[in-house]
Amino acid sequence: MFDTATQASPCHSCARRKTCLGGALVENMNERAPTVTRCVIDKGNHLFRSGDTADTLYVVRSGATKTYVVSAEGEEEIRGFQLANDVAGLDAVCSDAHRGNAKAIGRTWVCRLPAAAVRARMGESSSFRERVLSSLGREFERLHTMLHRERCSADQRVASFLLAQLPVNSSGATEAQDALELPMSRTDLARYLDLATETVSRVFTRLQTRNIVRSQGARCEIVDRAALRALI
Amino acid sequence: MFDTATQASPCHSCARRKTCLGGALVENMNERAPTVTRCVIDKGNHLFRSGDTADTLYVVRSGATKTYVVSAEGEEEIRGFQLANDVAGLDAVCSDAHRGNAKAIGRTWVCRLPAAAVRARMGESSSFRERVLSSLGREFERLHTMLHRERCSADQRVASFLLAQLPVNSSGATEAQDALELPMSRTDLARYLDLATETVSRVFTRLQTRNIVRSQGARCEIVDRAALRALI
DNA sequence: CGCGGATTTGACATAGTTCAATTCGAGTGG
DNA sequence: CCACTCGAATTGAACTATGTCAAATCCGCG
Repeated sequence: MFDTATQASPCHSCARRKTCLGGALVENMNERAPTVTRCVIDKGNHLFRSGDTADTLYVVRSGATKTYVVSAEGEEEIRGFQLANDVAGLDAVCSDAHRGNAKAIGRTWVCRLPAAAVRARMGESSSFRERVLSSLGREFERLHTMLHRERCSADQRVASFLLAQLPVNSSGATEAQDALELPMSRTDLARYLDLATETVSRVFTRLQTRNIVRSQGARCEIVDRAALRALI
Repeated sequence: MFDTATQASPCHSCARRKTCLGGALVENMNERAPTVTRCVIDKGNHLFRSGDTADTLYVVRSGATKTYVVSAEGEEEIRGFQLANDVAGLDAVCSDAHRGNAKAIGRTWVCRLPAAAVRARMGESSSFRERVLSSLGREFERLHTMLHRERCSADQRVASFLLAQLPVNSSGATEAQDALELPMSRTDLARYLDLATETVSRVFTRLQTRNIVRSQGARCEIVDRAALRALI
């Protein structure tokens, strides 16, 4: 009783359709819904490369991706990580070609949304238009946060990053201990924060010594959230 | 024969209506065109402040503005300069409240566009929608450029900034000498590039010594564009 | 002409990089 | 189950670009 020929998109029967951009895209469009497809990207494979026609948006279902550009010196400058429910290549809504590369950090399931359908739907549904604009707004906010972060000390950059990984909690006062699974390598984290890997490493040991975090490989436990906030 | 009661907006009779966002907004909307107003902002006065309801976009006609946030230490972190034809507060399209402050650097003429009208028009006219999306795309591009710039040396940051100020010339090969009028103070430039004022000053003298630029106060002449590009 | 802020120059301090060496840890094969 | 391997992560030591502080100079404006 699901996904017949009359329902091209897996979004209609997806558990996340209420919160996902794909769900918003196909809402009230049963018959003429655009074709959303799911696929798996193996570790290290690209979703898109710089210069590719920006015809597709990728919503991460599970796993993680990174977007990056390659600098003149051949170094990867990481511009963002996309975890579950994040969108890779959101700039496809705003331009014809992708301005960077997107690569799977581990084995990653994504949903592919046609950018043209997203743009067209913005003209039809004001609620969908607001939805996309607010996603763009959050992306602006993220870039501004990055800009601010790169004007801080190494400790502050890592602290700010860790806090940004924490699930949002507006009341904030809880200070509960919290475990994080960081999907990216220290090297990638360093390339994201614009620090040397060695520096990131030193910051983590420093934070561990001061009993602010307990870090072991990908697993990172925030012991003292308040102290982390106080660093910034 | 201009600006009667039936033409609320000065855009209809504006010489720049073909290229300005305001012109695009009122196009084919003679009777029910949204109310665009012009006004002058004196040096140092704010267009909007962080937290203000994002109900207005400002197109700069003449003069210049800066957008900035105030850091925890009370320092101005400058996020962008808006010169003629640039938009200050473009994020008003994407969110309810402004995420930063905007202030006139000198006496500045601006046109105020109602953000609600811009959002609404995006639903009515696909060409206007594409126009706004491409403006948002250029803003993304600018932020990515800033992000890259802040990962460079002081010399490279200044070089990259100066090249970005140069009028775009896709053929690029001309290497013609070019004069720039920088509307912002060295201090503001330093706050934009995330450098100490002293460092910016030293970079300018260094570039002058190497006969790459001739700088005198606000006036800055690019003598050797190729050398500037080679720095990056 | 003289004032006050902006800019430039100089001397020194330091956070973070770089290079080099060591340790860790996830796979792999015996 | 343990030894082995290779890349990733950590630690250490020395270097450097840029910041900071202080002083001198410039410049626009009354």
